[in-house]
Amino acid sequence: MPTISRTPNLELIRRSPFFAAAGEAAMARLLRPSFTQQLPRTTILFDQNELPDFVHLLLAGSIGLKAEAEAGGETVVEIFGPGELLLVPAVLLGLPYLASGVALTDVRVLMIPAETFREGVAQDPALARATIELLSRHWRLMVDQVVDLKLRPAERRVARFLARRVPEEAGAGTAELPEPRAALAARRGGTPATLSRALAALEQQGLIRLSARRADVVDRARLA
Amino acid sequence: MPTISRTPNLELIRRSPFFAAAGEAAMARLLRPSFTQQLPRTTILFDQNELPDFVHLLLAGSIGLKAEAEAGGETVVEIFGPGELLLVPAVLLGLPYLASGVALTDVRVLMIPAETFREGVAQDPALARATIELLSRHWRLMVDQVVDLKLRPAERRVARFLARRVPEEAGAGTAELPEPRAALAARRGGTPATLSRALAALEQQGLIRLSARRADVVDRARLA
DNA sequence: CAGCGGTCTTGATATATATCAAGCAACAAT
DNA sequence: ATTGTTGCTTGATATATATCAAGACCGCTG
Repeated sequence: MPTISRTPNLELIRRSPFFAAAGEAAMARLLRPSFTQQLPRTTILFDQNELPDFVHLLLAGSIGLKAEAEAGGETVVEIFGPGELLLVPAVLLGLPYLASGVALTDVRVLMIPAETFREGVAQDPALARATIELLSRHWRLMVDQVVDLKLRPAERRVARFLARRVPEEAGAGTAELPEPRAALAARRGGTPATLSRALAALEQQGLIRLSARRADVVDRARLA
Repeated sequence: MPTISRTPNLELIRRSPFFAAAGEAAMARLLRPSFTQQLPRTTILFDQNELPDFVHLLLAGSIGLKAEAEAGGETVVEIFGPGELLLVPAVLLGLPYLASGVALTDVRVLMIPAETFREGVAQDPALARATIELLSRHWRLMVDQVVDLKLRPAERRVARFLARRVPEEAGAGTAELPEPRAALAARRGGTPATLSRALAALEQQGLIRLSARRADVVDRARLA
């Protein structure tokens, strides 16, 4: 069922933030033992509490980090889009994953063996530098989320999310929303019901126009 | 008023997670242009939205990352204790701080010039490796916090916090609480009122014994 | 195209925690 | 030791959002 290919999508990989920073030689080093997979939505790429075998470079689609707590609840800690590498901290610290990686859409991923990645980072300064940049960026995204959760009401959180999802730097644009509403809501610290209400409120205010899997944004700056 | 000393506390520094990982030579490299400061509680070490001049190694006391949102609220994103290095992501990415660093108690910090740190990390593999470990660890702490905020009720959050604050691995122990209650509460995503209530509830259940600046924990495992 | 199953939306109600206010406790200054 | 200030605690009330339930919508399959 999953499609396995040894012909990686070179341009996509080259343009990912990680490999753009690491450079061609470092990229070639990691690609040699790696392979690409096409996986359907809901696939679990890695399990919370398990030890990592691979680092995954997301080439297309969305992956959610789903975490469970001991009392049985489940949430989405982060949603990664194309070009993102995950989950570097668990691989490099040799610790279990803190969350499962779940495909929120059909996804294409490059699977880099964990040991290859660890050796590469330890031996190649370009890979070390790219890893430091990636980890720094990801930490700052988490900080931003914590501030969001603690200080902003649900509607403001949703508005900011849409602003960031619009590819255009300014003015009107379109935020594609291919992920399940439940995942989008959980990432924002809420429920699907609250997400629906927030989206409806923003539409009522004339800031967006909603359809099933997208939101047309009238002016990005007014949502930020 | 602040005490500046060029005689660093070598053993404290050596035993910090970062320098324990980086080793003696790397440590010597960073220490050469650095200096130590003793600062009173409420001192602002660095400002949200400013660019970094230093990396701070906390030698004693607590520092809170305080963030403000545009609508005027303020919260505490993280509290760092002795041995922690901050704020590496802003320094290495050359970006403004996402939060201010505020002394929650009197603190002693080692100030490492940002440029020295950047050069060190770029040129010394031991420093790069230590940085990667630190960033990975800090990211996982943020993930843990997001899960806490999203899945656990306030009392559970406080209980887990106390369990982690107890230095003893198991059994009875004491959690010192020198920081202002408002900061402790904000880090946990709540208000001082809710923190008080949670602490009182845990005491009522016989899990802790409270005094002004400490909580005696009966059995750490029952709080975790 | 029709039917089915899963997801999403919406109205009503419940709830965990914030807010408000006042008193108490701790700390600093004299 | 006393006084004043700041921080903390506690009771009452308010509120943002969760929960529950039912209908609408969307996507997939035959």
